[in-house]
Amino acid sequence: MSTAEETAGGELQPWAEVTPDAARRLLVAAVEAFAERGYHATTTRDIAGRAGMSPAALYIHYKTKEELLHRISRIGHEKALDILRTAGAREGSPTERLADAVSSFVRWHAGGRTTARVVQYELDSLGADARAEIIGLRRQVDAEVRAIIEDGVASGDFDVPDVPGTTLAVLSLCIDVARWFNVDGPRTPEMVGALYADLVLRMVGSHPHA
Amino acid sequence: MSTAEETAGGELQPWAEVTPDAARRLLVAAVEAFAERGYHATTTRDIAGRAGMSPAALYIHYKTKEELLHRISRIGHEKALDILRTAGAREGSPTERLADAVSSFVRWHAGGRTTARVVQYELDSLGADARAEIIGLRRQVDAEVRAIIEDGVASGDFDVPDVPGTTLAVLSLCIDVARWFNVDGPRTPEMVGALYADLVLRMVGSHPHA
DNA sequence: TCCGAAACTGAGCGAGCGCTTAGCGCGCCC
DNA sequence: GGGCGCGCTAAGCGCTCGCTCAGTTTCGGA
Repeated sequence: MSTAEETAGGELQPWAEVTPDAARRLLVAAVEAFAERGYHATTTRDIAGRAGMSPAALYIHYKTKEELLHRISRIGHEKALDILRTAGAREGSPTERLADAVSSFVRWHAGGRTTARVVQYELDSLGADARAEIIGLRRQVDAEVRAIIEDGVASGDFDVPDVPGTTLAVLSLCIDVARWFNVDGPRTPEMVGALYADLVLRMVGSHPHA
Repeated sequence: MSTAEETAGGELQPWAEVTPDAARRLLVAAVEAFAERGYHATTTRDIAGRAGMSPAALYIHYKTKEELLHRISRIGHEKALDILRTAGAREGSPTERLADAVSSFVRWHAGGRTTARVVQYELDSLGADARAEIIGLRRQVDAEVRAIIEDGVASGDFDVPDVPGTTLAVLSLCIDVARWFNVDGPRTPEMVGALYADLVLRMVGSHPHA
């Protein structure tokens, strides 16, 4: 866990690694703007304005607007991958590990909906090279979840006819939380995480023999 | 079912209701462009060019670029709602009706991925009035799925602790197909529909007493 | 045969875009 | 305390955007 600061919106700030301060403020402003309006509908003037700077200041810290998106996307994917790796590597049965992975992955998508939206839905706005790099990270995300499901099938805890398809569905379900989750809605990230962990265990036919 | 024509991309054409011919060609071109690049990154020159017309021709048939998106979104949502209503109203057990609803809804999202992408992911690009109208249609979509699940719970066929949450998750799972489905990938829309129907029946704990 | 409405084009307007450049102010080190 | 460089701003360049409009083509009906 990083040192948890909060924005006015109440979201966690995993951007402590971005320095100097002005570069981080610009990046946080860009995350908010991209999440609200989308990458293409966001102007560099808007980003700079949110960060309390002039439009030209952006180009001291970032070569282009796309570089901002690339940085956000890479850091976000690394964080998501880190969450899944932590859950996948812990002690416990496949059932416990899968429930942990899903609930923490969902909590990240719901609680950090602003970031998650940009990370999950603006992939196509990246150029070819940057997109290829991010797709590599996504493959690692997929592999992490598939490994847990395969463990469960091997141990007999899970009943899954189509492992790749079910892996895809589980990830898809979690990722789409970023699209519909509403901070002002009736559900907390923790509630959604618990609900989704239960639903996913049903999907894999979990019946732990303990 | 509409009279099924196909584009070069192999997708069904549910746009027969759009007349005259030039207006339909522009709308189909807009669907393709919006799906590829997103609404904000698509130019009116690109849409007109794909339809084989000059940029000015667009404004004879549509007042603004946004009106194009609005028309696409409304027609698409009505089609999606129609699919779910048909499945929900048919004869059969809740299990059969839910499986039918999910598999046909998923087939629509996978087979008509181009349209579904625009319909599901460009809602925020609409103005306030148009968005409110579309949100109304989405509520009807949600109600349709929830009704089937509630039937299953009432009859004892399903075991669902959180009906609204599970409804949300089922719809979310289906909708996200439009994001990841790849026409050149290993799965046909029919395969995904069958896989997802099975996964959803597991999610609701289906155990039909027949 | 001619007319008028409808469909469409070529040219271009005002606005806003991403990004650049010249120069200013201020903290830091000698 | 003086100079230097980093971080920043004001101004604006070249371009493309959504959209408009005057004019051309097309074609059914009188």
